Amino acid sequence: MGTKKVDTEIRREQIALAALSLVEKQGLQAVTVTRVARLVGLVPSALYRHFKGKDQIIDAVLDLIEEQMITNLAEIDNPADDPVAVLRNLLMRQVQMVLQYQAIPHFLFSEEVFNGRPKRKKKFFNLISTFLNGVASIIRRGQEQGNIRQDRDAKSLATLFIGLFHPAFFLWHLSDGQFDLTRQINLTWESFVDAVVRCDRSEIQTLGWKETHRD
Amino acid sequence: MGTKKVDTEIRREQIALAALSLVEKQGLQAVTVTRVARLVGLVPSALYRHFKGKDQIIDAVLDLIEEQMITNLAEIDNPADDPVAVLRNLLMRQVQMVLQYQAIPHFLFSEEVFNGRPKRKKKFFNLISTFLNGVASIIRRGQEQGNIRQDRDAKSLATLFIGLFHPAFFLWHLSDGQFDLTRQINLTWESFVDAVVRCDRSEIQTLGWKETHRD
DNA sequence: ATCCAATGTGAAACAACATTCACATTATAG
DNA sequence: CTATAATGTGAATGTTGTTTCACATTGGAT
Repeated sequence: MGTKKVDTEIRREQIALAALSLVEKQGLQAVTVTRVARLVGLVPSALYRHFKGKDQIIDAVLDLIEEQMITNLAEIDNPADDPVAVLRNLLMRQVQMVLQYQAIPHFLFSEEVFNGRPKRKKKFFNLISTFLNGVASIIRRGQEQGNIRQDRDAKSLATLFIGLFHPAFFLWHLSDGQFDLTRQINLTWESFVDAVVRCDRSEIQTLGWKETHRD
Repeated sequence: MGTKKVDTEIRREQIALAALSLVEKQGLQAVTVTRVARLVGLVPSALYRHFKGKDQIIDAVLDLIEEQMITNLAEIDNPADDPVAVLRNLLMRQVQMVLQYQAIPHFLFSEEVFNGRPKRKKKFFNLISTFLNGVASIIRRGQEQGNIRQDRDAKSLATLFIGLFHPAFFLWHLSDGQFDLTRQINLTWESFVDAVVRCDRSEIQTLGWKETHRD
C-alpha cells in the first residue's frame, strides 16, 4: 500500500516515540518490531530502513529519557536560588516527569533493557551518576551557604534525596497508580528537610552541629 | 537416559532453586524452561510433571523470596528492643539478604515478572505492603516510647526507611557491584537518624518538637 | 521527462520457546 | 513377581518475534 515517504530523521523520532508509548501503556515486552511498525503506520521490515535493529530502537527511547532528565536538571539549577528550594523544585519536576512519561519507571525497574548489554547499562549508570552529581553539587552549595548541615557528605545526602522518590515510584508503579505519589513525596520531603536542614534555624546561624546531636 | 526418579516435592524445590540461580547469574530472561531443566539435570518436558507451566515456576521463585522477607521481619521485631536499634538491625538484614540472593533486586527491578499478570503483581504488592506495615509498626512503637519523633506519620517514615536501601540497591545493581552498598547504607542511615530521632536527646526528653524547627 | 537514491512492501527464513503427547522407565505397594 | 502410578524422554507442534531480501514506489534533482 502506498504509504507516504518520510524523511528518515522524522521517521526515527516517530519510531522512538511509538516505542515509548508502547512501553507506557503495556510495558517493555509490548515493544515488538511489529507493534511499533503498526503504530507508526509502517510494515515491520520498514523499520530496518531507519534502525539497524530492535536494539537501536530501544537505545533511541533511552536517549529520549536521558534528554528529559538532563534537561530537568539543567533548567532548574539556578545558583541564585536557595539550594533547598532548588531541590524541592527538582523533586516536583521528577514527579511530574514520571507522571507524564510513565515509561520511565518501566525502564528504571526493568532489567531486560540492561541485561547482557554492558554498554547500555554503563551508559545508563553514567546518566544516573550525572544526575546524582548534579544533586550533590546543589547540596554542596547549600552547605557552603549554611542552609544545609555541613557534617554530612554531600553525595550521601544526594543518595538520600533519590530515596525520596525512588521507592515512591516503585510502589506507585506496583500498585498501578493506587499509591498516592504526590502525597507520599510531600511527606517524605518534610522528613528530608528534618534530616538535612539545621535543626533550628533561628538559634544556630552559621555553624553545623558537629556531633552534638548524637551520643 | 536413565535419570533417577525423584519425588515431585523435592523436584519442585530443585526447579525453583535452579530458576533462582539463573536469575541471579544472568537475569530473568535467562530463565527458560530448557535452561532450568538442564540445570536440574532433566529434559525440558520433564518440568511439566512438576509444574503446570513456566509461570508457576516463576511463582515458586517469588514464594522463596517472599518467605525470606517475611522471615527477616518476623525474626527481628522483638518488642523488648529499642525500636531504632530494631530498624538498624532490619536494614542490615536487608542488605545481607540482597547480597546473598542477588536475584531479589532482579525481581524487584524487573517488570516482565508482573506485567500482564495482575494477580501476581497484586500478591507482590501485598508483600511489600506487609513489609511496610511491619516497619511502620516498629516506628509507631518508637514514637510511643518517645525514641522517635511523634510529629511525623509513622507510615511515611516507613517509606523513608525503604528509601534508605531501595536506591542503593538499584545503584548497586546497575553498577554491577561497583557501588559500595554497605558504606552508602551506613551513611544514609545516619541521615535517617537525623530525621527521625529527636534533635537533641539530652535536652528534650518526652516531647516531640511540633513545629518549632520550621518557619 | 527521466533517473536515482531513499523509502516502503510482502514473503520467507530463522531462531527461540513453551507446551503437548505417546511412549519408556522406575519405584513400590500388594 | 507384577501391576500401577509416578516420573522421565524425545519428537513434534505451534507461536511469536526478528531479520533479510528481492522488488515496488515515491520524490526530487538534473
